[in-house]
Amino acid sequence: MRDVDLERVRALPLFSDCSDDTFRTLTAGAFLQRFPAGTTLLLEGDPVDFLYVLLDGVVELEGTWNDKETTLAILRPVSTFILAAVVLDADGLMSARTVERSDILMLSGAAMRRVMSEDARFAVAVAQEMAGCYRGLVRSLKNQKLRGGLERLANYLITQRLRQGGEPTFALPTEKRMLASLLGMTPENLSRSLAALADYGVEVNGPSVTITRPAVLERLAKPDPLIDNHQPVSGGVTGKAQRERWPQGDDRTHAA
Amino acid sequence: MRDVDLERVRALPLFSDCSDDTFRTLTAGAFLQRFPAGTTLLLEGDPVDFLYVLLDGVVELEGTWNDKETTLAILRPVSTFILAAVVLDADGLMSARTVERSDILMLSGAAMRRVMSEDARFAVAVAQEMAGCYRGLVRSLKNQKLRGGLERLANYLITQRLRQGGEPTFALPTEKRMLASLLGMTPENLSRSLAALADYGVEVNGPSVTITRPAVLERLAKPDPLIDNHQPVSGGVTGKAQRERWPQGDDRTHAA
DNA sequence: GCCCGGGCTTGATGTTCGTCAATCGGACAG
DNA sequence: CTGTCCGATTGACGAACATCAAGCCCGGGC
Repeated sequence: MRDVDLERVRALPLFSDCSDDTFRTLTAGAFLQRFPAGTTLLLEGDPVDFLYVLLDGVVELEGTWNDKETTLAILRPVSTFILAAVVLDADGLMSARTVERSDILMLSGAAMRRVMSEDARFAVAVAQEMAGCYRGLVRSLKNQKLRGGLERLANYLITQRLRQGGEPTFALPTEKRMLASLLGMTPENLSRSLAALADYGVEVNGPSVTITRPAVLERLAKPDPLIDNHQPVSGGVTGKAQRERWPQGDDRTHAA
Repeated sequence: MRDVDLERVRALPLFSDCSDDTFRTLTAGAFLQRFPAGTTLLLEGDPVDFLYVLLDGVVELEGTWNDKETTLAILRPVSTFILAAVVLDADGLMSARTVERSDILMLSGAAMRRVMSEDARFAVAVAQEMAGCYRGLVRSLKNQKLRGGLERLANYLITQRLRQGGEPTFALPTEKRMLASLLGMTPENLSRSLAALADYGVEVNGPSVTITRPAVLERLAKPDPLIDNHQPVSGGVTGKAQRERWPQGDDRTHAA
C-alpha cells in the first residue's frame, strides 16, 4: 500500500485524531483493492467484516425489497461506508456497488472495534462520524416524506450547483436512472420533471444543467438548511461529521 | 433526583459501561423535569444543549417543511434522544414534543462531549448507540422509499403485535393521526387502509387491533429483517444499539 | 340532560406518480 | 458505414394518494 494513500486516509476526520499506534494497528491488516465498475462489494444482509474507504471512483449504496431497488446514497472520494454495521458487528442493511472503477481500502472491522475501546480519541471520532451520517439520513427522510418529486429535484439541482462551485452550469454526477432512484422517482418521471423545470429557468442538455434564474427556482424549491446541506465539497472537508458542523465550524467546542 | 431514576439511567446501554467517575460527572449537572402533554421540548433549528432521556411518558420527534409536518419517531421509556446533535454540538434537525405527561432527564451536552474523550468505554457506547439509531433510520428510509402505504401499514401492525408480546389482539400505541404521519400518509388514507386490511384478517375497533390470519397478512406485508425490526421490547433491551444487534446477541463480539 | 369539539370515518374529486409501450439518439462493434 | 444496444424521452393510461367536504362517534363541560 502506497504512502500517498495512507496519508489520505490519515487525513480523514475519522483517523486524523487517533494515536499513531491506533493508526498502525488499523492499517497493518488493511488492504487496498481496485474494483472494476459494477462490482458488488457487499450484499445487504451479509455480515460486514470490513470498514470500506473509497479512495477513488464512485460507489452506490442501495436497498432492496420485493424485487424493487432504491439508491440510498452515491459516494465519492474520500468517504467511508458501512461504519454502523462495523461498530455493531451486524449485518449490512444495504448493498454497496461500484459505479466506476474504484480504489477501495478495506480495514478489519474486528480491529476497528478492538482499537475503539483503547483509544478514546478514536472512539470519539467514530461517534462523530456516525452522528454526521445519522444527520444525513434524517435530512434524507425529511426530504422524502415532506417534499414532492419536483421539489426534491429542484433542491437537488440547487445543492449540486453549490457543491460544484456555484457556477450556473454544472454536470449531473451520475446516470439519470440512478439519480431518479436516489430522488425516489422513476426515470420516466425524472425526465418529465426536468422538462417541467424549464419553466423555472433550468436548461438541460444531456448531463449538463444550467440554472438561468436561480431566484425563480428557489421560490419553487424552498431550500431549508434543516434538510439541504449546501456546504461546498471543496477544500478537503471529507467527513460526514464535518459537513454537518458547517457553517458553525469547530470553534463551537467550548467547554462551558 | 431519586436514586430509582438514577439506576434506570445507569442501566441504559449508553451508560452501563462507563466508569463511576464518568457517570457522576454526567449526572451531577443533570436535572429531572416533568412536562405536561403537548410541550415542545426542542424546536428544530435550535441549538441543542442537553441530551434528553425519556424516563416516563411518550415523546414525538417531528420534522417540518413548508408548513407541513411529519412524525419521524415516537419514543417510549427508556430512550435517549437528539444524541447526534449533542455529539456534534450542532442544531437539532427535528423538534421534540411530549405526547403525554413525561418525566425527562436532561444531561449537559457539553459534559457529554468532555467526558467522551476521557472515558473510552463511554465513547464506544455513544458510538454504538449512534450506530443503532443510524440503522433505525436506514430501515425507515427503505420502508418509505420501497413500500406503498398499505404495505407500510401491514408491516407496522405485524411489528407492533410482536413487540407487544405476540398476542393476536393489541392496541395501537398512539392516536391514529400521529400513526398516519409516522407511516407517511394522511389520516384519511390510514382510515381507508385499515378498512382495506379487513380482507387480510385485520379487525379494528378503535385503538384495538386483532390479526385473525397472520399468514395472510404476512403474504401482503412481506416483512423483511433488513427493514423491520421485530425484536420484542420486553426484558430491558432499551438501547437502539442493542435492538440492532438482535438476534445475534453480544456473543458475536469475537476478537478474531 | 344538552351542547360542543375533536378525532375518526366515508365519499367524491383532482393531483401525483408509476407502468406500459413506442420512439429517439448516441456509443460501440462488426 | 451500418446494425445493435442501452439509456433517455414522450405519450397514454391506470393506480396510489392527497384534498375537500360532509357526517359520525364519543367524551368533557355546562
